[in-house]
Amino acid sequence: METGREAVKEPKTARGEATRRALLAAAEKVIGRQGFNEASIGAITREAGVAQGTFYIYFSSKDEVFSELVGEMGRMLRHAIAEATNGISDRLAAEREGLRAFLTFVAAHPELYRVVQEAQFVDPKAYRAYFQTFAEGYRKGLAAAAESGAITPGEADIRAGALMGIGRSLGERAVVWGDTTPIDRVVDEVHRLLVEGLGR
Amino acid sequence: METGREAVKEPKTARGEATRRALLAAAEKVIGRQGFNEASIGAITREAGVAQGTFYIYFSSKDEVFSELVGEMGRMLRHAIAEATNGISDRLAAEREGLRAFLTFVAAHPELYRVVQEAQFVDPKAYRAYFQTFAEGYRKGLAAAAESGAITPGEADIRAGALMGIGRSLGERAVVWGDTTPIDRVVDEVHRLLVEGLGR
Amino acid sequence: METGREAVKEPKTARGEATRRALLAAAEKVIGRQGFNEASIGAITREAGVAQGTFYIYFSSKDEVFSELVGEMGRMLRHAIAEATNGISDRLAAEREGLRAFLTFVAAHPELYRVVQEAQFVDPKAYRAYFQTFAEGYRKGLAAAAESGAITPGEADIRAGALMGIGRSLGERAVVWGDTTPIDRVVDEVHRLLVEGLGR
Amino acid sequence: METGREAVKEPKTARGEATRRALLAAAEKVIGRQGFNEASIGAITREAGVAQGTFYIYFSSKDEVFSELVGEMGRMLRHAIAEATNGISDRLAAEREGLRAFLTFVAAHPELYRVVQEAQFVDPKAYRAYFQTFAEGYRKGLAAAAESGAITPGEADIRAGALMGIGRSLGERAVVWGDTTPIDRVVDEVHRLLVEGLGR
DNA sequence: TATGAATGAGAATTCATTCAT
DNA sequence: AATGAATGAATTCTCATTCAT
Repeated sequence: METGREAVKEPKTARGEATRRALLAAAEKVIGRQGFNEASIGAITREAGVAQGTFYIYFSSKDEVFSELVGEMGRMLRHAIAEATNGISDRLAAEREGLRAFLTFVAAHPELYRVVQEAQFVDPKAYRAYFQTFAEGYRKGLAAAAESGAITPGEADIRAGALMGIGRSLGERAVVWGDTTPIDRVVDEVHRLLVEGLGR
Repeated sequence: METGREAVKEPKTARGEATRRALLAAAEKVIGRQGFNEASIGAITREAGVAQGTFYIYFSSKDEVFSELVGEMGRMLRHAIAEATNGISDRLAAEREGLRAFLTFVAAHPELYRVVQEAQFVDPKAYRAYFQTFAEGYRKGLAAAAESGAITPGEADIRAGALMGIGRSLGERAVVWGDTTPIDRVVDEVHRLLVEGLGR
Repeated sequence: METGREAVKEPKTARGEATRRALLAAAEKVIGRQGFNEASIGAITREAGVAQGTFYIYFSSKDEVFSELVGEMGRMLRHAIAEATNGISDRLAAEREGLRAFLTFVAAHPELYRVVQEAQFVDPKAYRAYFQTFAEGYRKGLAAAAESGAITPGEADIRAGALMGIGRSLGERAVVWGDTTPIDRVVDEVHRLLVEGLGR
Repeated sequence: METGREAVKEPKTARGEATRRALLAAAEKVIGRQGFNEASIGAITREAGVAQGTFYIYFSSKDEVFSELVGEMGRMLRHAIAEATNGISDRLAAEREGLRAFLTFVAAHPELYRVVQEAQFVDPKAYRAYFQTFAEGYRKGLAAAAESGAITPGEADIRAGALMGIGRSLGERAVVWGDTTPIDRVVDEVHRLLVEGLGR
């Protein structure tokens, strides 16, 4: 996809700024609803209430809005999780609160979530960036925790992959399959699994 | 996508049978490599060595091959896992061997794996079928195990979601990110996590 | 369209003869129902219960069956009308009976009728042949009648055109628009018009 | 054909207006010449001097231009006839002038005429609308005339069908068969037929 | 005679992108 | 900054026709 670097076109006036934001919001909604390939620029500009040509004043291609959306989702999500886990020294408790924040966030932004999932296929580069930023954060936290004896020793990167998978899968249950189990119950169950495992 | 029901066109001769198989194999390869949207019918028939029109003798649309591919993947995968876990009465050991079989399978069929992942966006109906068949199997196994005291009690469907997420995420690491950690090491680490958790 | 002359392929066995007839009947039905362009060879052979390739054993092209159908319709229709008017010496009575025969025929063979109408666009040559054969017959009859004083004098070819138009239009009312006025009433009304006109 | 209702796309500038008109004119010419099925969108846009895609800015499908053409023809024709018969109180004279106007119009717009004829097969709905509007007008006029004693009593709808058939058939003679009999002669002959009939 | 698989040229339609106003 | 008309490449799908068996 080439997350090209032809400088995102920055608006210079307040009006331009507003138009750009409207376009981004419209893209999130439309792409989240119909998927990247089915979402046409026409549908996005219609949703935003501007003419087709206007789109290209602010984004140099369809791919570009998409990348931007993925990036934004990453930033917002990291922010939400950081906020939620900030100052929690108990690693497993932090893990629990991180999961809660994650599920809460995706429930609030289902479109954005869908967009990111699709990025895997549409813009692997953006997806990789998104994903690895998270994975690395996890890995470090787990490695440090193991080091300090807060959790049992083990391979941090595999564990990180496993934990992220749990989050993603449970997010999907809610957003894609429409599962309505209360977040807290889900979080508690997973927490128990992480703390004690399933064994007798 | 509408998994339409205009009856899959069954070949009536050995030659036709062979062509159909060639087409299916070509579709798997091409779609797995380029993704559904980038994969054109032309590319598929070229790969299969037949004319474009031939495609429509055996499949009524691009969507249809896709569905069929997803269904096939599901069947093969279920078969592989069943084979691997057959006769293992220890639930956690079965879990471990199931994961091993899963990862081994996706490593051997990366294209098929990619296809299924994309199904989420291209053919939600087929994906749902694929996914829920698995989820239900997991859920039952876990519920029975909890019932019998083989594992600790807990909500089986949440646990099922979590376990599937672990598998998927680790499969992705291997297939998509090119991670080369030996499967056995991955499996062992996850097994430990499942048995004892991370807590001290 | 080229009403080509590459020798209609004549069947040599009774079985072949039967197949050919089945194909012709199927073509009449299918083309009459869907129109020439929408009617595919596949639909015709399916209706006839034979394989696609079989079609080309008896007809060298899609156009050819069509021409043949038009020719057949012409022959049958002429026959029906001749039969009905045979031996009627009163020209206007003959006209009346001819119209009755025509309307009766098209009511009985709506598909064939539709086929002929479409021939205008699909196979102008065949249509011209069909049409002019009729027009010429009409013209002659009317000219002779005027000559002999059976009807008022006037331009026979224009009158022929007018009379054919009346027939066609009323046929259309019945076949295309589904009008159910009894044929006899229609015929009587037209007869009165032809005999006395509308004037006071 | 489904005279779909996705709102004809109205141009918003003079340039767009001009393009739309050019497209419509080109469609009339090309479809009139080659018939609906042989006329490709490519041929129409080539004739209009625009790119293929431009067509779909103004019409949502090939069918749609066709419908529009048929509707236009109807309006123009009704206008011409109304103009010609306006203020003529003698019904049979009005009939005569209406026929003259009709034949004059079709001689001047042979393509449009051909288009309407084909509508029967391509867009039955549009054709029905076109046809019934005319038939109804005729019927009413004839019924009123019979009522008032201006013409002999008789079934107005059958007569309407007959008169329309006469017009159509004679129009066809001119446009399709290239007959060159002067319109006035044709009109006079038909008028005589209508007034006095053919009987002695 | 019959079959049905295979062909490949076309056709309609979509849509990201450009550009003159 | 905004508009909306125009472009044209690309893509899916259809179907008459051919041919090996």
